[in-house]
Amino acid sequence: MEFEKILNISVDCVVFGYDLKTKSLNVLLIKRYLESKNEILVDDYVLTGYHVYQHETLDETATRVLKELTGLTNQYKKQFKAFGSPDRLMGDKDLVWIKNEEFNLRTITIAYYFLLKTEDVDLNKNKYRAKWFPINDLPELGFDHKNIILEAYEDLKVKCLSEPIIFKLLPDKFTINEVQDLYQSILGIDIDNRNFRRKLINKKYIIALDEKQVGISKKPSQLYMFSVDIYDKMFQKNYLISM
Amino acid sequence: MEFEKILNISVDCVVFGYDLKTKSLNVLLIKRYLESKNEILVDDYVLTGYHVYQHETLDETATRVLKELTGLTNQYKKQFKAFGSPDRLMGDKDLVWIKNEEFNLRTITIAYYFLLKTEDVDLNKNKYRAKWFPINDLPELGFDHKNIILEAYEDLKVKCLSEPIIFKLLPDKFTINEVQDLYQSILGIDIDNRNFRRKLINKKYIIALDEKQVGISKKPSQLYMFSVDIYDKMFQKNYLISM
DNA sequence: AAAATAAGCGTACTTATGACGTTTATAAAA
DNA sequence: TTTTATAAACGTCATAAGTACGCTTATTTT
Repeated sequence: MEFEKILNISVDCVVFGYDLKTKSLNVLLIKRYLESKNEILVDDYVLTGYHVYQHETLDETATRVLKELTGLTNQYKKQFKAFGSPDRLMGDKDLVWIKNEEFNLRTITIAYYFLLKTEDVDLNKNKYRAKWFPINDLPELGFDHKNIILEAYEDLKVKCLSEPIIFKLLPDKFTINEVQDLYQSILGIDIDNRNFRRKLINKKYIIALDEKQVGISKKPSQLYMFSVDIYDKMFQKNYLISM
Repeated sequence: MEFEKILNISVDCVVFGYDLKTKSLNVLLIKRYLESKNEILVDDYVLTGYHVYQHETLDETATRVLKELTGLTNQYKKQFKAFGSPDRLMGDKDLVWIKNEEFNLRTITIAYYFLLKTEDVDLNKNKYRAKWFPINDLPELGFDHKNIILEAYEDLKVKCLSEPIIFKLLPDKFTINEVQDLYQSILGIDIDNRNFRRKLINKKYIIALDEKQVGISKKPSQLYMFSVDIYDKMFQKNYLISM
């Protein structure tokens, strides 16, 4: 009983990472591939996910699934929505795929998203043939996973406006412009650098380090860090009603 | 097959209503009662909920459950979290109760909350012995429903700050002070009436009617309405980063 | 030494918020 | 009819935050 799968309940994980060089918010996807008699039956991508075990909480399932794919633990995660349409696994390719899997056709999935630093993930010798894809240039996706990703993205857009989760996607030491670029990537907007810079620098939990960027042409920029401690201490709910 | 229940997946609904007179945010609960040989085995309250049917989406289940309890359709609803701890139905009374029900011990539930006008609900001759309870004075609750309610409440607190969902809880015609009282009830804070009033009246989607309150001692107050149309038209995402 | 470029500082203007004093309309009491 | 109590409604001032720009500076490459 201990490691028995619940066949109609799964967790799927949208893993977000940010590529500093291309300034692109990316999603980590795994390959779904099936061939038979030299014919390619399925060849696309899906989210990483798995059945919930009988003895697990949903959070534990999500943590396990992330670890299985990336080796990482203790990453920021959020359960954002459950998906359970009766037809969510009913695409032609999905039906072919499910034949080979121990999968109930009527499975509901609890979707999580993770925010982590791309640099922490090593995709070499990854057994799932995992790959990063820009959120704005996703490949063909199986099941209802395109929809799940887009809903995760919407949630992220909203959440990054009111909570400092953006720093989960950046290296520990970052420049102001990197933060700005990330906001711009996520929100798809342009931000005035001078105003943004002033705003960020004035936050007490954004701490200037005694370091500058190295190995950069042009003027090297000041490095900063985000202090969770200061943030948590000074944080008081502001009940600003702005509907 | 069409109306077959999925025995390990349910939807639970936190129904919020606001009592203008007592200025209390309330939750609608149903009685859970079981006796045997003149002994009361279970006597507490639970959320309304039911299994998901094989042919239904989760949203449809929630809609069905609300209709079954209140007769109402087309109410504001939000799926806010799935609950799936292995021990969530394992209280002593829960175990007694489940014996009498067609219920899987390892059931995960997709929780929704509804916002509706208390006045729309008629509890007389309600077959579930449903009753409103102030969010701050809940009765003994079965399963993990206390926790579910509190998480719904937290979500509501956050959401009402950034979206005009508060009007779902008020009559179509309301006074400024009624809106303020509702915010105060939900958030548990005091708001300066003069500032709040100014802020609300300046919103273009808050429309002063040619009516005043009637049947009131003291100065009768101006009635207003919320215009969804204007709100939707003028609404442009404001990407105000305020972490 | 000059040019190119991204980093970074400054200033004026507008809008929003917070704190609080004052006036007004009504029903009930005198 | 007048007074009184009370909630509704309006007004003002100071401060904070946001928006829109212009300008300077440090560094590498040419």
